[in-house]
Amino acid sequence: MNLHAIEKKWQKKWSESNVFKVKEDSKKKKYYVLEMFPYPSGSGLHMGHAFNYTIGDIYARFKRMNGFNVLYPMGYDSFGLPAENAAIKAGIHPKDYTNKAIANFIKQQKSLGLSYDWSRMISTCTPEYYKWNQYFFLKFMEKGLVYRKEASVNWCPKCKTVLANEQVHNGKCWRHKDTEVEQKELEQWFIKTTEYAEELLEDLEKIDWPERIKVMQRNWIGKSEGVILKFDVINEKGEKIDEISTFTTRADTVYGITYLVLAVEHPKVIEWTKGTKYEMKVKEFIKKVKKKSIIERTAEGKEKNGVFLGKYFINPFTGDKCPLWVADYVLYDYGTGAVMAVPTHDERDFQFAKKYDLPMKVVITPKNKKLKAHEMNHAYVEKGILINSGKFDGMENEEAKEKIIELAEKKGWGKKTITYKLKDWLISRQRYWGTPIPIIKCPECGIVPVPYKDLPVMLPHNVKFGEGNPLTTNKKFVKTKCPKCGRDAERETDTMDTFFDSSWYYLRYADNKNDKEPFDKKKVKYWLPVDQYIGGAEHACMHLIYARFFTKVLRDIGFIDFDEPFKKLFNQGMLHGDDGAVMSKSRGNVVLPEVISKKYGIDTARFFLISLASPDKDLRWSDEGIEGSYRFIKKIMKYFKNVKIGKSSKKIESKLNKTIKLVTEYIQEFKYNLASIRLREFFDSLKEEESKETLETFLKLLHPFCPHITEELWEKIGNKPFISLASWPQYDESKIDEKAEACDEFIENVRKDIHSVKNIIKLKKINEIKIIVAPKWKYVFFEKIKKILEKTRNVREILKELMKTELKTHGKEISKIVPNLVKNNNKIPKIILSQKTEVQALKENKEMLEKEFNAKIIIETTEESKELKAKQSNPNKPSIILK
RNA sequence: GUGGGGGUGCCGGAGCGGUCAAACGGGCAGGACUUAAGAUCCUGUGGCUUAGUGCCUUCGCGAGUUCGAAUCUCGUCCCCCACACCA
Repeated sequence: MNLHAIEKKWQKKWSESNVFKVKEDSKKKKYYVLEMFPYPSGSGLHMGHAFNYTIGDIYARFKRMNGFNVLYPMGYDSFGLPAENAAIKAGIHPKDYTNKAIANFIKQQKSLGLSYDWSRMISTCTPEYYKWNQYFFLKFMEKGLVYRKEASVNWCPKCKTVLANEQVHNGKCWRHKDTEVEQKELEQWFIKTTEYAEELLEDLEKIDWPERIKVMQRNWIGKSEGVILKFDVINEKGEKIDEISTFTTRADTVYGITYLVLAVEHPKVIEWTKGTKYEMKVKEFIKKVKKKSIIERTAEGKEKNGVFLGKYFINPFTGDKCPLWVADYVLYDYGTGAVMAVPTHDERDFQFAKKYDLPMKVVITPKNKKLKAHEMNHAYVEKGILINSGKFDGMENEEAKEKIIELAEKKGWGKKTITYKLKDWLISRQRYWGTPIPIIKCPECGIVPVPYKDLPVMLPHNVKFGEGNPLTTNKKFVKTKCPKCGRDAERETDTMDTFFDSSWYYLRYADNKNDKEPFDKKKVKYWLPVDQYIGGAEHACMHLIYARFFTKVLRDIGFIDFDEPFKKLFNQGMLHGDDGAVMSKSRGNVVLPEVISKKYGIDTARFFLISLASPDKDLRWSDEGIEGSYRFIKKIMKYFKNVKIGKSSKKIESKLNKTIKLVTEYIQEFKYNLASIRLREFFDSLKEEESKETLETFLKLLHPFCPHITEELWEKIGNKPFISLASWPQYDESKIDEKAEACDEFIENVRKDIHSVKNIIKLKKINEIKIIVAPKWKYVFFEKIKKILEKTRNVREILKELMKTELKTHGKEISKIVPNLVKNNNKIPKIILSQKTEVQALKENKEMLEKEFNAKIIIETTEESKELKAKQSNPNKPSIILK
């Protein structure tokens, strides 16, 4: 039977027998393995996807065999722009496009042999799912976490919709790397993710995630502790006309403030200049700045521009009067949108001050040097001692910072504050293929939430694609009655960001068919949280933040009782094509699993993918490389065809137990590549006759990687299906016999030596092989060393110990060997066999060697070193003479 | 610029203080089998040597710690990835 047929056979059997279907079982420990669910793209999946899912499948199978009740589901993130765009292009309705794509995905995934519980499948574009998006939206609203606000928002001209901050990468749309995001003033729906900023940050400590993802999230949340300072704004005559606040983390530099800058978006900029001679210039400046793209405006190191506002403020610490400016380097949506400037101790302020010739005042200086403002080329940002700072002079700046904040708070000039870079989540989208936001706009009552009983708000099928938001083109959808007053009203036509869908899907798997509630709390309590999550790093600051946020909110409104959705996270590497670039349809370097499966079998492909490299690293597909795995699989098939079931040797038992130990550890730690090597090694040592147990264990160890052929062979050696449900082998430490393995290694060395001797003297045919095992005393010597080695591996100590022993009789030899030992200390073997053991091992393997070399073997032992032609210094090797 | 990860033989990639001239795979070379090819199996694959011992040079480059470094420390160069005027 060919490999392809075997795959089909077992995939069918698994499916028919519902092997991977699970339900809650309080007697069994659960384990939840989850891969980030895919967006079902029309182009189907390639080997890169196969690699992802294989990583999870191996883990799920491993845990299942280890007795866990394993939840391993699959679903589809099926709302989203690509479907809508593809639909527009090809003239198909997004729904049809998506459903077709999903059907194709399922077919492909099944043929990879993935052990999903398909009965739990979900698709986010179905009303059965998105109903609960709407439900949660309303719950969030009740909790006060949803609001509508006009704001400057990110707009992608290609997507024709607004985007959340997380979806803007380097000023460009996350879907269109070539499209600059524009800023538009629009009224939009937001979710208060910022309310959970602190917890999102703190709880990173609780979870077992790759450090780099945690770092990325920490940076994204961007906590900084500082103080908000309030300044009196005065006009040219010195009369107080207003106040302005700034945020700073460097309260220690307040005596060095020489001016203050506002962001161009700051409303005070217009307010203060209105009707003054500065108005024109300021307006012109704002216009010019707003024209620029985000990148142009915010890239670090860009030249800074600004305009004087004609107003001043008083620095309460010094009483100084300083000018107010507007500048393009100040971010409106961070802190207060205004910055106190200390040119001598902030590089940006320094550059700005130099350019516009603003005053500078040094307030911190290194201990051994006096800084002078006019001599500086850069701002001084290191630690130092305060000067020119009134009563704080001479204080270390870190200490001064605390004291100054105290003073500011006491005097009412400022307040200790924490700010975050994290912004609220903008969730409304002006596109069709998403969850309708369940809101009705009534001219009388205003914004009215759709009552729970009216959910779901169905996404209408008939809309016109093209200009603007397609939902507005369906009058039947838009026109409705106000649930409060019953008058004519209109529906919200914005849909939700699809990241809303993916923020809770992992909960729905626990109870995917529930139509009364989003999920049964008891079921979720049993299965959740996810024990092992698997996915790429690209979601570090998007999905992985939203999902964590969602979890915390659901906990607070009483749906769940845990804090973090994903206890452990594994980031797999990216699969690259033969050309070295990331495998993708657009690159044209994709390898299709079905093609490989036909030629080599999918087990071969799976084994190849995981043996290439550690799965957390990027790897490169190679058409040649897979041949090696193919050979291995074929060898296994052939071996099982011919193997005699009988008894296994002690040596094999030892190896087997060691292999169990190692492979188990390797899989546990996602070191699949090392597991594959160990399996190969072990397989190579199998003999023509082995015990059933040995063979079974080997198949079990191989099963997570190659599920199909192992099922087949499992059956072939007389077992009932399914190996998928068999229990993982346990190793017996006492059966691991290092000595037996050392013997094996010894024989292997002898074999290699015979080969090299044969090569060197270029003997084609050998009649006789004489193996002379070294003199006895050396073994005595090594026995001693061995004893010492048990105590220490430190060479110096070994030597010390050796001096104490009574090896005087062999003083000469020792004097030769010991320096050698010291020089090549790496040559100290871990296990030293005795002469007797070696001879015994040789005798046992005599027949095998004779057969291989087709020669007679003579084994000799000797007490005399002379006979060995003197030079030999490594007594751990026998001498070999060929005839 | 900041943070994270890397640089290993012809190639992919293990190893992360001693059994390291470096796992495992690929490639290449030689041999066995075969009429031949393929498949399969065996051997070799840094250099010099050579009755197997041994010696030299190698894990980006330079220095150091150690009896001993691919592995630890410092410096340096290069590559990748993320963040990017966050006050």
